[in-house]
Amino acid sequence: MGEVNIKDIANIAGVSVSTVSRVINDNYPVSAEVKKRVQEVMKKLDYHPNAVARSLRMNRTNTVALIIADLTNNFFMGIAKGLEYQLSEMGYSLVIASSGGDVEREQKLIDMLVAKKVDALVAASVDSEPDKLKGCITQGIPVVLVDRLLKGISANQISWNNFESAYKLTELLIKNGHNRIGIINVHLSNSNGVERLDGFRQAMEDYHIPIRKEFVSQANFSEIQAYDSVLKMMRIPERPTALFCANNVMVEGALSALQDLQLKVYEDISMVAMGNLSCNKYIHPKITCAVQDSFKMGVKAGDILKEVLTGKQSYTAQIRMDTELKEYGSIKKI
Amino acid sequence: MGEVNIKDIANIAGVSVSTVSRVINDNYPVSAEVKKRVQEVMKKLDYHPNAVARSLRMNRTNTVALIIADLTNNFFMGIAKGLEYQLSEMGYSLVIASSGGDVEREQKLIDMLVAKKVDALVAASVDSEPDKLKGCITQGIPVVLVDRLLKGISANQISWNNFESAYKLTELLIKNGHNRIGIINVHLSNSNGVERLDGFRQAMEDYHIPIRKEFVSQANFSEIQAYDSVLKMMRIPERPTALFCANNVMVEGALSALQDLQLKVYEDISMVAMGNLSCNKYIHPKITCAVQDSFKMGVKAGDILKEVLTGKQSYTAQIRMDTELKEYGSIKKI
DNA sequence: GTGAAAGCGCTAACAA
DNA sequence: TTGTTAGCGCTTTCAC
Repeated sequence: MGEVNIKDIANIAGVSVSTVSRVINDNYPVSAEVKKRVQEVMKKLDYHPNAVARSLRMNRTNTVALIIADLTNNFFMGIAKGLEYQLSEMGYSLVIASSGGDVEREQKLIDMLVAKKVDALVAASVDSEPDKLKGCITQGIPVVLVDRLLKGISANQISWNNFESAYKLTELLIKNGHNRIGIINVHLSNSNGVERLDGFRQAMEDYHIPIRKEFVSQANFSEIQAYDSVLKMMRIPERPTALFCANNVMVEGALSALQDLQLKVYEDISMVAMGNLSCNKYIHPKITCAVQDSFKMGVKAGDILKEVLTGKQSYTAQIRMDTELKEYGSIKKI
Repeated sequence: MGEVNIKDIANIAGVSVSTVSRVINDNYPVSAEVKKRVQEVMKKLDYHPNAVARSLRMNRTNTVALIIADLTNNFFMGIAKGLEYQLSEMGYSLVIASSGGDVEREQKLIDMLVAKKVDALVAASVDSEPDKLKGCITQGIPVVLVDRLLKGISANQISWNNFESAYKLTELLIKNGHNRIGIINVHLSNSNGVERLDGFRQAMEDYHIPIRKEFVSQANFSEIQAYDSVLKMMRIPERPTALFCANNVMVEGALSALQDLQLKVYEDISMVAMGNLSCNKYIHPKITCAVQDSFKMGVKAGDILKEVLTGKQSYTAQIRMDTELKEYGSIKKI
């Protein structure tokens, strides 16, 4: 049975439990002879310390939780992979909890994770209010926010250079002669939505191009809503000659819509996007985009956790990650 | 602080800890009046039971672990999503551990998870030996194997109808006049590889078509190896007129290779595949394939866990999941 | 270097 | 219905 515990080892090795504990943790002097004897007994009985008991005693679980909206979204899983890469190095394990984009469910998950005493929380929160996560910090659980920002919370935050990226992409379209540009944006309850729209707006303003209201959509995060937005927008007389998609999901929806409308990227409509587009592996022309390396973001979150969990952190990090502009043939000069 | 515990609640409410425990768990009679008082105190102090302490005491963590090779592979994340869907309903949470395809790392992860006392293990193991997981079962931790089978272990296993699927796909090619068919297979240490090759072989045999050794490749699971295999295979004089790719990753590699060779699917080479191909969203023609619904597999694993974790299971499930044959225009009649 | 013992927060006999 | 109490398996002071 796996029911062998520290007491059994102590009895059989003829020492006290504290000595066994010292051998396990190697944190206090133990004579070489005793150490060897204990280790042999542990091996023979295939003993493995009970991490739950240890956690209770030490008030530390060596576990970090990641909260995301969707397990099957590769953008999030990039973050997860980068984070796990770091955590496993630190001897921590990662719990991934997904909310399906539901705020209430996210809050329930956070409660559960707090009850389970995770040592830290990394969250790409779908909540627009910071209250729940603020509660975590109050309870002494460090929080790292990734991808999306939250106002009014003193947590480590890692986000993207949204304004600059959106500005550059829009500018690229403008410089190629476009002035009827549509934006397929994510919801404005999300900081990315706000900042990307701002970048878009600023570029338009700087080049003295008026923005038509019908050309600004706030699809939610769903592909289907992006699809509908594009369908609607492309049926407007004097429709856009170019589209700016605010993230990878928006691109998926847009591509479906364009296909149904029998419109070809480049020939019939120019396109730029933010995000790491998996479609670019297959389509021609590829979509010009500002690539977000979500793996790197996960790694960065891990860096912060390293400091936080070892108690070395004396500040609250506010990090903006750069995107990489990749120019392909999706913009027609007009 | 979040340091409030059951004793504090008991003191303030003027009852014993056991009464508080009874209120929390609602498993023993408590007078309505006392119950209300206790609940009010809990709410006021924002008390949340410590799940670690409870786990230690109850020898149950309400946590299930999923072991996979890669977080960014949507096939695995489909399983994860289906499983999480079920577990959250049961009040369990899911820990996802990824090995990166490294057997040694997988074993380390299992040790860690066992130490953390997860209540059950779901694994798409990359190990070809069942020993480690057998050890888990011996220690009383139920194991559900998904996707891949393991011989010599008495665990619940859920896999695919590999033989039949591979047979049908191959037959489809044959019936369209192909007899020079190449197979881009996964490694034979994996049960899927063996069974899919068997199905392929049987079909060829039944139609009296000899199999050329150079047309049978064992790329590992990596896209790059699939790429190399296809490159090599297509340079053989009298090269294959059709390819059978054993999974989605093999398809990715194959498509890259064909593109570099300037060969077009259908026109220059016919193609079939097993797996849920994300590329089919973008390419024309889509690849005819036997779709594996990994979400459903995760749900099924959850079904089994429901029985196992409530102690209702009296057998060891051996399940083969059907694939869905989707015919598209990737096969040329010759 | 080593051992005895307290206690992490909770549940579940057992007693009342 | 309610309270008392003995642990779950471990770490860590404090003695020796």
